Amino acid sequence: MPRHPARLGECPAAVEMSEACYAARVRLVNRMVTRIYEAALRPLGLTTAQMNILVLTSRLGETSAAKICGILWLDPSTLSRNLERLVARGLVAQQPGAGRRSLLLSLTAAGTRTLTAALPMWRGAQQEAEKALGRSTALALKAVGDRLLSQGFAEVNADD
Amino acid sequence: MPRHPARLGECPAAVEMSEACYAARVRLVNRMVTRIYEAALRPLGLTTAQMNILVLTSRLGETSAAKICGILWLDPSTLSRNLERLVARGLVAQQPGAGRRSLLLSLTAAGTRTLTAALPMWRGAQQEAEKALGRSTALALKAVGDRLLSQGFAEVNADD
DNA sequence: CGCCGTTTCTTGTATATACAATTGTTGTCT
DNA sequence: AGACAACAATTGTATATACAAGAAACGGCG
Repeated sequence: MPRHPARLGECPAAVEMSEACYAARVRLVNRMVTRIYEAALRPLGLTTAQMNILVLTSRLGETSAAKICGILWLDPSTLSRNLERLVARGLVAQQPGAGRRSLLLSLTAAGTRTLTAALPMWRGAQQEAEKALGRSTALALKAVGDRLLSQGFAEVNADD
Repeated sequence: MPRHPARLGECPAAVEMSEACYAARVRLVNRMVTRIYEAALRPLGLTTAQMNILVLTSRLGETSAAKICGILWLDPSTLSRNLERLVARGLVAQQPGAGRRSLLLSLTAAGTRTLTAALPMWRGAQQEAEKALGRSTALALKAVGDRLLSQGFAEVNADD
């Protein structure tokens, strides 16, 4: 698509879209990168999305679903279902918090063990992804992600 | 996550992962960007994935599912189901090709009309995404995507 | 005290995605 | 021609994702 001459009679909208669309590109990169991590983590029966949730749960200590959603830009309904699986496997504990309105989430010992076991696989995937992206673009990508993550963090911690 | 001090007793794997993981970041950016386009296209009943397929179908002229998969790094089963919807809506035509092994795909007149109608919405989303990403990171992202797209193109056209 | 808006989470529904396995087609080799 | 490898597409199953709508609980405020 990048810089391909238009065929005769081709839809002009398609030409413009194909040459510039950010969505197409992010989604493409996402599929490519996600596949690397999924393949690396498969032996553990862990998916990339699940790993990310475990990691954040560890980083935040006792936390709530809403905070994780705020930081990861995840819809609450999505997280709800992902947590369901992690709780069922005993990797995350869900305890009724102060008020029963929000449940407190925390990484269990088994969750910690799983993350620790995942580390070498993750490192391999990380290297492979960096190679596929090229180091400089990988860093650019990391920078965008970091900015959005910080933004989520700030919003979530606004009222503590 | 970026550069947050480790809590006491926190899982060290989580600290390392949270500070560097490309997958977490690409996926986050993907969710953020995709939402912008989905919201913009919703009035047309078109999703981002569907738009991308229509665009590529137009660019390629008569083509096959395998080629689209090769270029977009899409699993054939995924494309199969997405095409199902587009064919049902009459936006893409599926004709038996030379041999019946591969079906020929092409954009219908209705497909062209839909893409044309989508153009202004797409432009709005494009602008919004660029603003959210920042111009320089948006360009970096575009560069990664373009490289992967070209790679897919080369593979698909290797044997013509 | 009781009503109401807000927040938090869950359910219903639909799409996107991929892996594994299957079906059908083509081409080749003997 | 018949067997078989290679390829194309579909189907079965599972997860990820989001929007819309609902349920539950909290926090005021009159």
